Amino acid sequence: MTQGRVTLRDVAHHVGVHPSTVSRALNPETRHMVTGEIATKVEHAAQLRGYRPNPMAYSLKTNRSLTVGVIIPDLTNPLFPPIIRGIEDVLGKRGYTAVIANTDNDFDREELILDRMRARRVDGLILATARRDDPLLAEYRADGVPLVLVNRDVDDHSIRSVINDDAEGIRLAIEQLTGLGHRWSADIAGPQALSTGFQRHQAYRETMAAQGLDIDDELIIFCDAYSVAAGYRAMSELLAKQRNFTASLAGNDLIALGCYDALREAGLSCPDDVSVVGFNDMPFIDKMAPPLTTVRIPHYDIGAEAARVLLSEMDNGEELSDEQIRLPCELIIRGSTAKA
Amino acid sequence: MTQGRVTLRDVAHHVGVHPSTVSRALNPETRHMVTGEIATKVEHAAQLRGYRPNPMAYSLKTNRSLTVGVIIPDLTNPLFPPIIRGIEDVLGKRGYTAVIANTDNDFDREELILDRMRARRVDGLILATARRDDPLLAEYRADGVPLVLVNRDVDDHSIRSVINDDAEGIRLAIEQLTGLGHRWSADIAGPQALSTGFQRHQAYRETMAAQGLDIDDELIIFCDAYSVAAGYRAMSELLAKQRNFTASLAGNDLIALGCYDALREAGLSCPDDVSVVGFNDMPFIDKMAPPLTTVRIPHYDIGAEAARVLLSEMDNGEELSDEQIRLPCELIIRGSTAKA
DNA sequence: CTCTTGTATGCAATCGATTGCACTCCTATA
DNA sequence: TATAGGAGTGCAATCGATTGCATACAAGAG
Repeated sequence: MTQGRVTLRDVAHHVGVHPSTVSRALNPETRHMVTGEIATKVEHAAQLRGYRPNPMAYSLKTNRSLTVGVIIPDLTNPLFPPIIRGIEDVLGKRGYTAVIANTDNDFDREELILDRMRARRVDGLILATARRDDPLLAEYRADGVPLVLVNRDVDDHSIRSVINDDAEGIRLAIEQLTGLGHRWSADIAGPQALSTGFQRHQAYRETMAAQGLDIDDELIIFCDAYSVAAGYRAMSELLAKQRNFTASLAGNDLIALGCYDALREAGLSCPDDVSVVGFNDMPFIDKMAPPLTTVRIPHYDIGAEAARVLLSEMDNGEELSDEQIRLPCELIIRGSTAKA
Repeated sequence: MTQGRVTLRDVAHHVGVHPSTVSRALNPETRHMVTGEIATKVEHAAQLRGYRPNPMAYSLKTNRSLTVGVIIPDLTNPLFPPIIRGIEDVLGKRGYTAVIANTDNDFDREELILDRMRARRVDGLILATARRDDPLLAEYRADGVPLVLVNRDVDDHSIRSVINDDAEGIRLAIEQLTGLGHRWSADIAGPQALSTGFQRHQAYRETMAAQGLDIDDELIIFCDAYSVAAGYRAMSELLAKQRNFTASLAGNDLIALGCYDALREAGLSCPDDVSVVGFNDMPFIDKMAPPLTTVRIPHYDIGAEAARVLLSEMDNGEELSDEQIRLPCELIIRGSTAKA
């Protein structure tokens, strides 16, 4: 049926005009250059014969691939699919296609992927892998491809980003804990090389101080990754210290799950012995044992907003504003927190 | 640095040969047509100047986009990310890029997406959305684009597919249940319009019979979707019947989670009152309350294998064999099943 | 020493769109 | 009634690769 590809020439031939006229008639931007009558004729013919513009020809000529690269650490981390959905929905409406790639938190792999994205001539990039001081950043900018960070930021704010209000989230979490009577809350913090890990930990310090609570540095453990395994190791380490604490803030939900494991292994109950608060409210975390109290971030919206920012940057030809968009969080109280 | 795009011409000019020679030297397939000395010279120059072939020009000329469409119901269903990882890894090694799209189980949306994939001129398609008798199938085949089904199959086996051995999985599950003394096992089956739902349900009937167990048709409920909500509704309906049963097979893990909810709401305990077995062993399902006993399928391998099949089909120019590849399952016993 | 055969390279057409420029009418304006 | 100006359309170059064909030269066979 649609076997023999229909080209502009074909349509032009059937209408009896020149291909360039067809091109103009079909492009909303240039449609005004063409007589209304002819324009509609062309449109009909195109419709009838099932004309579809060849994206490669278009891209070759215009040097726009209508493609955006989305680089994330790991697709199997449930945090990212909703973000990607948001990105894809917004980009898709504007005719862009998202190409997704995983770095697995691997430096070399990230470089390889960046290389591929360049080869693919993506029109823009959305990065969820930024480190606070990212050595790859220069490379990312080298081609002058519009770039937006999502979820994680860089310290110098030199790139537009869409992130959560981490500090606010932590504040809400700690306020709830202190409200429940917890005086000694541990911080099982995420990687400090990432803005999320760093910001949340800073917020922990600030909020504890603001609440007039002492900080026991022994109650602070840094995870080397956002993973269940890292959370497990961290909580095990903390427990081995035999320190007094009745609650703990986890760097994110995966770390919180690791804490669950370590607590269970130690014969301790969450929330009876130790309350745990997570971060992200990832899908299905409400079905865990116990359901995790956590800070909800607007996954989908973060993605959608990042896509919008990127689109505007692509439209306005590299508006170098280093704007940072910070979306609000919300504390979702579930079964992993209880009275001290 | 890499600002001014380097083209074949540039490289050719710098080496002092014709662009076509450069093209041949750089393409492994045609490298033998070029003198070794010149070939290495060209390669050096290409390397030095950072030449990257323009994929659009390549695609335009060869009519190959080096792109594969992957159509899934929903990226946020944790079942799919690992499958996609498998697909991407295999395709990526061969220079193909996967473009992922969600249908949200929506017919119109699927048609729209198919349309976009066509417009994008994908070289192949991997479908995880097939219905047993799929009305969109004809359309999918219309362009003669190589097509592989993953996870779900069509009844007439007219398309190559990579699926799990659902029947075997169910057999393992029921054998375990009967081993625990369960005589009355309900089947909270998945959508019968999908091969997975249908096959698993058939296997339920067959295995029960093979085990010499009676089937109470009142214990069979069909879900209209693979979702927590559908599972919840189904189990609620079943409980309302006040029938005798001590175990239940869920169409997949999401349905099983819905069963959890309904049981809890009814004041029943899993596994004390009712054992539940799921299907898929999706990520984190081992951390639910209780940890779900389920049939593990090789997510990653299914994806990887589907990609391999697709590649071979794309290489051999549409080998119309309707081969079906069935990967083995494994029963993972956890806390949601107990003695009757 | 000629003729065939083969190998390495250049030439130019091509893929399917976009777009600056030139050309033709037609209509207001002086 | 010239004429400038504008609107609508066609022409042809172009994007950056691939590839069939022509050509040039070398080597081996008779």
